Amino acid sequence: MIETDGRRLKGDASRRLVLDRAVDLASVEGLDGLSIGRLAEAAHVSKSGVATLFGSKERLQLAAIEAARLRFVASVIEPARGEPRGIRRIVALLDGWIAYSRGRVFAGGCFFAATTAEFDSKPGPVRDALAAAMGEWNGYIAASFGYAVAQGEVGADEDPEQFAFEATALLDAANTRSLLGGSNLPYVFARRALVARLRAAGADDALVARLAEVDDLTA
Amino acid sequence: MIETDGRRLKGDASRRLVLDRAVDLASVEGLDGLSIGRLAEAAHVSKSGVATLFGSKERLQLAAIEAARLRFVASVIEPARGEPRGIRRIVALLDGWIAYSRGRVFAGGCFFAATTAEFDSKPGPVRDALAAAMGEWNGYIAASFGYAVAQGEVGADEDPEQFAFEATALLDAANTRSLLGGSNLPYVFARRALVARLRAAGADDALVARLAEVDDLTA
DNA sequence: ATACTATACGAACGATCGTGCGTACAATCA
DNA sequence: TGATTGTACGCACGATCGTTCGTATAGTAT
Repeated sequence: MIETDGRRLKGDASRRLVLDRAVDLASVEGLDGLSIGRLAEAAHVSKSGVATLFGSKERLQLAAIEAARLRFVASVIEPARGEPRGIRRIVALLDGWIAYSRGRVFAGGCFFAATTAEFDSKPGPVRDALAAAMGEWNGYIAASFGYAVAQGEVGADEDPEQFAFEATALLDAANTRSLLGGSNLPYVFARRALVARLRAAGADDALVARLAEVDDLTA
Repeated sequence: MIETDGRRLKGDASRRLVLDRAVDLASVEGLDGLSIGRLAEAAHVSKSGVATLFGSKERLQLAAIEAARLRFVASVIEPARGEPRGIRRIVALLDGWIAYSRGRVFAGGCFFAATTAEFDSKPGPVRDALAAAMGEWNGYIAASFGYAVAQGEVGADEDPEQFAFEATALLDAANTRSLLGGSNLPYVFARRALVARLRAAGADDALVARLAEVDDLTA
């Protein structure tokens, strides 16, 4: 099911280009604050061109969420796939997420932290799409932790959903506090808490070593 | 320094009335999404009346932050003052915060969770005011935990700033996840994590009993 | 060759935004 | 009493919002 129509190929290329700017803009201004006019200016296309490519603002917002999801997967999920299932992959995911937030893969920090807080009280397709994306991420953490339980790398009484909640809570908090205060110290707090949490679960010290390496605060 | 000028008293009363609507609106729509026109309509005053009372939108936003701060203090901080410093007050604060978020003291969930995520990448007076308010809350948790350390209620090697980061991270996550998914389960996750964290710090089981009472999921 | 479709634009639409001006009224002050 | 101040309103301004229409162009399909 690959596209061969030259018109659609051109349109897809334009959409990708526009969305690349849109996700960065939305991570700062929000999905509502993202206006078609300013997006068009930033992407060097006409305002009506953006309207043609996406049809409506809501469709643009949904497309931006999908584009952000792809960027997130490429930045955090894919690299962690190199690690074997279980604790090792968990550590890679958590470490990768901190790098993703610290490195401002999106201009305004984590795209999903910014937009879920914006839409969590606004029912509709946009909120549903964000909830689905967050559920995917949370579920991936829980499933990975589930492997660690099954492989005996952590205590058998550990609840993967409980762990996923705690881990993502710490990561999200590090993201927001760092942005708000212009400091990298929150990432250190998050690392310490995650290391302690994994060790309390019974994880091997050597396996959480990557997380234990504290960030460089001067960078 | 109390006000006796009848004109200013009337103005203050009007401001309080408008701000009461403003903080609820902003907790849903955000401080930027909060428009003067719709706020005026919701508060049953004229648009230019709101403009007269606050001067500019930014001044309105700053006033809304202060009004939200007062509502938060009355809802979470003041009730906890009844408990003695240390673990007991910590438990009261955490329990009170969960009730504050669950009870939707602000229409759109925690006002500060919504607005800090909105402004964490937008430098200016509004972000500064939000950062100050969040710093106050975080600092109050840290200070309370510091008393617990000094009183020997938890391990002497515990870092109050580290604990405050973790506790607020769990609370904020419960707030956002509950709003996003329309479920109370996140509050249960947060309670479990907070109980485990306090016990790991060496807190007495009986003192964290209030937090250990799991929320009613059907409510 | 003809009809159709998808991109891309300029132009304009009605709606809403934040803000300023003029005015009216009541409270305070000289 | 007269001047000033703070609240409150109607009104209108310029700007920007999302959207629509008409048109031009290029690729596809019959």
